[in-house]
Amino acid sequence: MVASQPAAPATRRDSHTVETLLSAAVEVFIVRGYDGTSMEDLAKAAGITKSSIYHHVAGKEELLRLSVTRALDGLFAVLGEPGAAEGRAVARLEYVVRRTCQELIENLPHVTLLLRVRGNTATEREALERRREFDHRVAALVAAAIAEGDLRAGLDPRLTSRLIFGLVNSMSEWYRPHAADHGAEADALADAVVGLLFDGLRARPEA
Amino acid sequence: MVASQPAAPATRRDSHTVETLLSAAVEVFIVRGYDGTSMEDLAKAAGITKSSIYHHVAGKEELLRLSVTRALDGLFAVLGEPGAAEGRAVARLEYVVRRTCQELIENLPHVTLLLRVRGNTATEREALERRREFDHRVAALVAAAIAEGDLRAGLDPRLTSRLIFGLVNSMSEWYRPHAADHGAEADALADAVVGLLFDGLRARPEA
DNA sequence: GTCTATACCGTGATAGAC
DNA sequence: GTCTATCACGGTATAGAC
Repeated sequence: MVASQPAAPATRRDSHTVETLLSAAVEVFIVRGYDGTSMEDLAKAAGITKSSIYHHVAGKEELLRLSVTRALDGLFAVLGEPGAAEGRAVARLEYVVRRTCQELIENLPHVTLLLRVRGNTATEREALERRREFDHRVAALVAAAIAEGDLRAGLDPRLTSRLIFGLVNSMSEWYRPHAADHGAEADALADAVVGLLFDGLRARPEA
Repeated sequence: MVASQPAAPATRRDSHTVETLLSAAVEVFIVRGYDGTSMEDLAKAAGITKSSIYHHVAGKEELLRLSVTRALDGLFAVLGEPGAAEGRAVARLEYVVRRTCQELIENLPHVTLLLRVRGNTATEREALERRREFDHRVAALVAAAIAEGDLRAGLDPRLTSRLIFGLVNSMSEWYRPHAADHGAEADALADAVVGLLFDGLRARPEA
């Protein structure tokens, strides 16, 4: 801890520039596809030359890795929140679904990219592995909620968690943020998703 | 109609070979991604050389076009079936959802490819346009079913049709055919999807 | 209908000046 | 930290023999 370094912390590359580069890259990846994006495309989007990119990151795949890691960290953080850990399983499941919707919207570019990953590189395979882990955690929640008698007895937990997140994740394919407060928008969408999943489309005679 | 041609009908290129090439290509597209697939990859998968492929099709994009057209034709055929055209709107909607699930499974490779298309070429944009048209037809069905009092009054038809097909289409991301009769498997999955969408996850006190 | 050979271009990545 | 210049490679596509 003795004074020895010049001025800037040299341990990490300039995080500001990496951040700028990353958000530009993610936008391009989403529009042109990861494979369809060239370093030239990324350079244009970031306003620097191809070569300069290599000063900040190791290459194209590192940008992908940074993005999907961010998305996954956000999703797993939801599982760690109190609402996902306490109470009846059905309430925890509803909480996770709602918060996942909000997280998808809040973090749309990174999550969109994550959901398009198919497993052709080491980075992509690790991302798929973490997605599977998330899915298993939710399947366990579904199983618990069935055991507690709050969800229909006939449901298959694994299939159900897949369908739940199939629906939730599909929002990334068409949702585009509208106004200043996309917090309120996110809440409304999450309500619609939770309502559809838990109560279904059909009008009920009672109620 | 006077005898003049040698032996083979020269008006269409050999459809058998095109068919073989197409199904090989679609498998590769799904694994490696369309952009990530080279003509070399396609040649290896089809067991011929790169150059020979150009004897059968104009290039990579024509193979994509053939595939997504097939998928879309299958989906639109469902809308033309009697079950989608007669009776209460809620029954027609349920019919379309069920048959679409079956169609997705029956025609899995082509539908999978269709669902991954993002609109970067003319072919892809035309496919997206036809998907939107399909979605609008279903949204109209949802609206009619609400008007007839069979679906919950609070639903937004456009959002609802998007969520319905988000769930249905997500099956292409994990479903892999198992046994000989994937007809029965398809029916069981379609039942699960229809049950979840129309009646929801929650156990009901009555019934 | 398939092949070999090749044209031509864009790719990811590096070297080294400033 | 950014640039210009360049590399080796793999991409789509074509020419022309068999």
